[in-house]
Amino acid sequence: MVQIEEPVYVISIAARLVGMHPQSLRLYERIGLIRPAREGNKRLYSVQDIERLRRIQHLTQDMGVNLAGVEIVFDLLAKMEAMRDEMMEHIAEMEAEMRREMEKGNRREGE
Amino acid sequence: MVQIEEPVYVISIAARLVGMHPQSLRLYERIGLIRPAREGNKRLYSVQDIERLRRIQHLTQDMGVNLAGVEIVFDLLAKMEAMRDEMMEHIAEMEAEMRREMEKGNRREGE
DNA sequence: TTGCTCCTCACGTCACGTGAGGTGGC
DNA sequence: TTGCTCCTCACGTCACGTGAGGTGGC
Repeated sequence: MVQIEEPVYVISIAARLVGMHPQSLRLYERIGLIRPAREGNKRLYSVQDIERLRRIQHLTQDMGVNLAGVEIVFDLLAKMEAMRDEMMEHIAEMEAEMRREMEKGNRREGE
Repeated sequence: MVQIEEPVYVISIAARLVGMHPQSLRLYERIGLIRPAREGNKRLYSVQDIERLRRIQHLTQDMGVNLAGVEIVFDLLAKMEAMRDEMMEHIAEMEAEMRREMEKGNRREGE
């Protein structure tokens, strides 16, 4: 079996990738905005972590949102996604039921 | 016809109702967070405006969100509501179609 | 006149970014 | 040793709340 390893980045590389100060990354972790993996005591940032950092950066630097706001915005976006998934599931169920109903009709027509 | 008038409040009353400084209310208007009606040059706050002020207050004072964050959060909440409405409408349509399909089946059964 | 409204300006505080300084393990 | 990591502390800047000061119309 071939293992494809996702890349991980230590703090200096992660910070350079997103154009942030390493101390900012530590600050974001301290207040719970991001939770990089650890190898011993060293932080390891995944590709998803980098993506999350970029979204933090967009909200703070481009939109002027503070860190408390970023947290709330992330929560709301997660809720929206959950809502969308739930709705989609509901719709898929209804469509399945509809198909069964129509097939029932078709069978009767064939009798 | 009886006209029921919604109450409106001048800035000092509105500020006292929500426990804010009148200058804060003017600041929120300046950056576009709230848009009270005007009578001449005077601001008139509706019940909905008061409610919006309370939501601003909750986000800023209790949650620590800054004003840029409040704006984004309001946008997201509006989007969520729109999404919910759209989905509900979609589901209602599907349910109507389902009822038609089932009635068709029932009519055939009766033949 | 009193008490409100409007406005602008200025100051204090706090959040947050970031640099310094000192530590420890590849 | 060099260059990274970790941490804490401190400082500068900016957002925002709020007070002062001066205006105008019921």
